[in-house]
Amino acid sequence: MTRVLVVDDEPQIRRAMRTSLEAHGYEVRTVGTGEEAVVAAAEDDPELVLLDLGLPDLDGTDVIRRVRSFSEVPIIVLSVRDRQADKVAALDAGADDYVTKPFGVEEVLARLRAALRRRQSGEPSPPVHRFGELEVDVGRRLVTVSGSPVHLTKTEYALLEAFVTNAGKLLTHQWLLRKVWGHGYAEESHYLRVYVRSLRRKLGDEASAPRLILTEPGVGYRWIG
Amino acid sequence: MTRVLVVDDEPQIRRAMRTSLEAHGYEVRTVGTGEEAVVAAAEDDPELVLLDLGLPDLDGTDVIRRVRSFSEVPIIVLSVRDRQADKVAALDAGADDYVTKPFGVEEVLARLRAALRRRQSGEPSPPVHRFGELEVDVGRRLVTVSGSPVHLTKTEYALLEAFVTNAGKLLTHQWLLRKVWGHGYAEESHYLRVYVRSLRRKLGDEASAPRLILTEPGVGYRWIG
DNA sequence: GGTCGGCGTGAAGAACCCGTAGCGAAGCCG
DNA sequence: CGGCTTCGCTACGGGTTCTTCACGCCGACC
Repeated sequence: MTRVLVVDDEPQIRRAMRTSLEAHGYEVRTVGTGEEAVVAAAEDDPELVLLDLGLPDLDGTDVIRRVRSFSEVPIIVLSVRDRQADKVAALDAGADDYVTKPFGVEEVLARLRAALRRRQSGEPSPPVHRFGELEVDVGRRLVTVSGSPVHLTKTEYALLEAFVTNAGKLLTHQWLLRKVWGHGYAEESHYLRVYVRSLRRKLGDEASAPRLILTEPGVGYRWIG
Repeated sequence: MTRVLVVDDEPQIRRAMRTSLEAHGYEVRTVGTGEEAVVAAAEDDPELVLLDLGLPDLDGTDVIRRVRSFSEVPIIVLSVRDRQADKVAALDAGADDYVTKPFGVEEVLARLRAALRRRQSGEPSPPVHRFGELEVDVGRRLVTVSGSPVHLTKTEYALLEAFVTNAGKLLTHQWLLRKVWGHGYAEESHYLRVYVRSLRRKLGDEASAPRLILTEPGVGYRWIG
């Protein structure tokens, strides 16, 4: 469950926020002062902060800065102030968004979803293919065998990537040639022989007893992880 | 240099945007239709998109969805529509922020900074990178070898920073050239040769037995800490 | 058993790319 | 204005990769 910290000095608004957010499946903690907000952000480690700027004890930008000193949690600022200078100050202090009152609940929920979506999409796990001692990191374009990097040329790597991203499938000569060399090379299947050979050598595979690249005579090749 | 894609159907606004953004050091590309926007986002790979919703050809949320199908680039929506339903639709389609016209330039710039900051803080890389005797302090723009500072020119430093903040990854010629020289230099890979040479000399690396910058022939370079 | 096509293998020339030195131009300082 | 630094750009030698060829092997088919 997603934890949201709501900071507002008016109990009435805190209650309204809590009701709306909980109705949409969020777990809510509310506090009424800036000091409490900093403490709650630290010990609760919420996944999002909704911060009202009209706090009695601390200036809003100070709250943002102090939270930012230890956390990257998304902060959405709610405020009655519509002056441009206020928005710039809050955003540059580290806020992620600035919504001016009066606002609709739906808008705040949408901005909240946008902020949370950004956060989690920040780290899409890079596809690393693993086959025994062989690792192919497509994101870094890095290939290792038993932990030590293997140097592949441009063409060798393109061919390997075509294989590992289509593991198990039968890849015809035509298809591979087009994928690696481009259109107009569909007939040059001897290129494949040369580069499959090169890959097998560098990756420690042998044609007579293949563990990685299987020859399908007359048709193509198949990657058997 | 940070590349921003501005999408607006009114030439006057496009010009104004370009002027403001370029004055703040951004590299700007402008387009006038939704179709162009999707194409430009794909081939230009900008670091941020400013999208006006009143486009003649496509619905704004469609533009957002189509860009989102291949890219996570931050999208800030500008619109005359202040209705809550419009904001919710745009944000849920994948927009990162929604600003209602009329808006101030300073506010847009602040929201732009906030979006870019979020972007890069996704990977909390330590401010000081260490590789044996080499230290690169990205925050202070300071480089030392064995404790003594090394003087790097602007271009040399930009290149080094691109390397150390992407250690391990294979960086293509195109990517490096765009990052350091800006876009429009994607073909000038001889610049890279010259500046990689310069870096290697100042950092005590040699091309024949590289400990820092590895050449990947025909593709690019790789920082191997 | 012989022939033939497809595949694996090694090697060599061609094409391409990189490292390196250096020159003129532009910008920056006093 | 004059020296210095930095940048853009070119040229050339050397190294790597790509392409191409030749040969041996194996299975299929006649």
